[in-house]
Amino acid sequence: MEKYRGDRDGGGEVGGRHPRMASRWSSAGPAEQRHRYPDHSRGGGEGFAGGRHHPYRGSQDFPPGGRGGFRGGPDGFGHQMPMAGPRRGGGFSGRGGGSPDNADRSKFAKLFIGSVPRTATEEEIRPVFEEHGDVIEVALIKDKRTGQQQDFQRHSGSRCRTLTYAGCCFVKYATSEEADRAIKALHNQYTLPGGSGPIQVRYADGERERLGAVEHKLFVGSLNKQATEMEIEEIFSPYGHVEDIYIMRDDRKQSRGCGFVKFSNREMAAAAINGLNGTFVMRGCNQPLIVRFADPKRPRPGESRGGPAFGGPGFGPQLQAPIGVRPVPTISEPIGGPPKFAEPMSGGVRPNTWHPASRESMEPSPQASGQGFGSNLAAKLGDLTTSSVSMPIQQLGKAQIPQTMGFPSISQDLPSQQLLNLGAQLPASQALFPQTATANGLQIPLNLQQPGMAAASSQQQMPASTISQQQLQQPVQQLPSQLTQALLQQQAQALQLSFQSSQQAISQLQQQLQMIQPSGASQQQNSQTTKQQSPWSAAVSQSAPSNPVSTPTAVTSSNVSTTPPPVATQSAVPMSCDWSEHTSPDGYKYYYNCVTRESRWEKPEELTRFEEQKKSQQQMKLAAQHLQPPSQAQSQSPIQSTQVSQTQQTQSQVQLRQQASVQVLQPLPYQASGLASQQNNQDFNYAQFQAANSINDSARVHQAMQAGQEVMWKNMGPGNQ
DNA sequence: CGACGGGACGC
DNA sequence: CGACGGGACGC
Repeated sequence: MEKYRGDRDGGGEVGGRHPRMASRWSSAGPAEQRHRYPDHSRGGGEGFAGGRHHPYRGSQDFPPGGRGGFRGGPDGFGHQMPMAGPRRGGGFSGRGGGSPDNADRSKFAKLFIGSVPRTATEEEIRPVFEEHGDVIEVALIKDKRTGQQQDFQRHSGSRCRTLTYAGCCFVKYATSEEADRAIKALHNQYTLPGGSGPIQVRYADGERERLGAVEHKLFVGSLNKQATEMEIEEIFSPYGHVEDIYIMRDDRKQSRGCGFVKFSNREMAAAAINGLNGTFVMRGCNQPLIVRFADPKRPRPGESRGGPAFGGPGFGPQLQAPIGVRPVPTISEPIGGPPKFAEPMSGGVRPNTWHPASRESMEPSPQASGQGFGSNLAAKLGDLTTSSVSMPIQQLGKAQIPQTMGFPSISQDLPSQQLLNLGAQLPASQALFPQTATANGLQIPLNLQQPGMAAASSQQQMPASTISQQQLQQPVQQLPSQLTQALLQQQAQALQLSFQSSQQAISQLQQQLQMIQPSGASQQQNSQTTKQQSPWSAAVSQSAPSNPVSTPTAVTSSNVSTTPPPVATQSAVPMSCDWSEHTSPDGYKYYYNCVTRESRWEKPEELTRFEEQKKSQQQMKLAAQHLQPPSQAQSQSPIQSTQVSQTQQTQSQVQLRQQASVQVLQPLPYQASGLASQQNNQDFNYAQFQAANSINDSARVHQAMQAGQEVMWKNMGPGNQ
């Protein structure tokens, strides 16, 4: 939180780029048939990998494992883990490039440097790049033709055009954030001694793809085997721009129930883990999604340079055991791949090839953290709802987007028929959020409020309605930029009203606020709060009321006091856990904290508790499902929910809250569809909504959100390249 | 405008 | 409980 070196290179970047919208659904063909998304948006997101205000890290943080003949990357997973065990090979030291590779497969980011005079030495080059981050390695390459070290060779060409032939080299940074900084600071801006012009600094071939795979890709398990790419995207896109979805299928094209989701940056991916892992139950499933950072792809023979994060012939047991060695699990079969890949080998000791490395950054860049426009709402609701209601819930998360801010240029980039109603509410201009949000903001928030109010009056669980009312008035008097902020606050409040740990969602909304605000104009409580603590850590499993991070929009104590006692019990159950379980290349479990990026071998107590709680919730949920049959809910009459309402008092608290949540939230997607004229009978509206809404509205809203995100990224990207 | 060194798993 | 396709940064 303290030292952000980046001299404010951050928010400002006005990339005059045109938001090239994706409209990935516009291309013909059912989603099922497309295993690949047409929109790859190359160069769109990948360069923006995460925060740019990355605290400098001394070389002492250098991930272990990269020395002395280690092959396994310290961090093949894109995680950096605590140094577990003595450093070996001592050899990381000075001599710059010293570290014997293995880094090729990590999240280290390799840059290509062009216009390097052939006379340049590492001593000249390295310091330049160390100004911008941890330089893991500098590699001067040989002249291809002569095979000579690129040195003073004048290369007796017929015409000796100076002696400074343009050469090149590679510089490897510990993280892509640093690499991004270097690009920004040096590309075409620095001339090495003897150089005839400024150097070119860009990612080495294949690095972007490689890093993307390492950093932004999630493994998703417990998918409904019927699920389509589109369904999956709908679940994940509230957390950020989904670049790619891949469902793993058998040879008969049947889903294996797992797959991969690629975001355009790590923060989004982390947010999705936070919001979905262990909590979101897909329609038709009785088990929550598993969401983790993907293990690096299994290498294919011959792949080496730009290849996957680890693998290849490189993960033999070579490292000493980490400190917390635990007994070798009785693993006898390869895990997830060919023998060479997984076998633990030496029987008594944990394979050391790979091990957690030290955390790389205590704190993700707060700035880069606000991308989850949709908030975690979907996840939250999904957690408390049976599959029968998960659909509207998901839509809710998405429905927030257009309410939050009017996204520019949606109408021009999205299929017109998909914009129907939504489009009508959105300005077609190219203006950016703060401005456009104003126009919408004046209307939307009022609508937003009503459902909550109605629910509050009719349900016993809406004690904080008054506060909501008050604050909803404010925006009207505020400046445009503040208005946007206020809208977000309202959303946060709506969430708080209806939901136990809407904390997470609230903090995300706050992040959005911060991001939207011009850096100078952030005098609001929100930005301050957010600065003090990592937004992501705000999402850490905490019991709701006492967390200071959420206070700006949190209900007041008086409101809390009116909260029915049963709720308190519920709010003690965190909706997410920052820790998640992973498998090392050796096949051993380890645990990774997506907030602190810390990793451990031992299962954190926090996660254990979380899982236990989840488990019990799950049981309650299942019990509740008997009363509220899954599927077909969309076409059923409102009676269903009425029934539940009648019986809920005798049911578990989960169910109780579940019902309440649904009631509050139902109207939202409805309104997002532009049909918000009849909101008296919520149940009725809900039925209507469900009958008429179906997937189209969902997709519509969805795309609006994506469009907005797209714009956001364009505007905040590091602008490299 | 230049594009990959060094060392090297182990059935 | 399921672990990786397809196409290819941007000067």
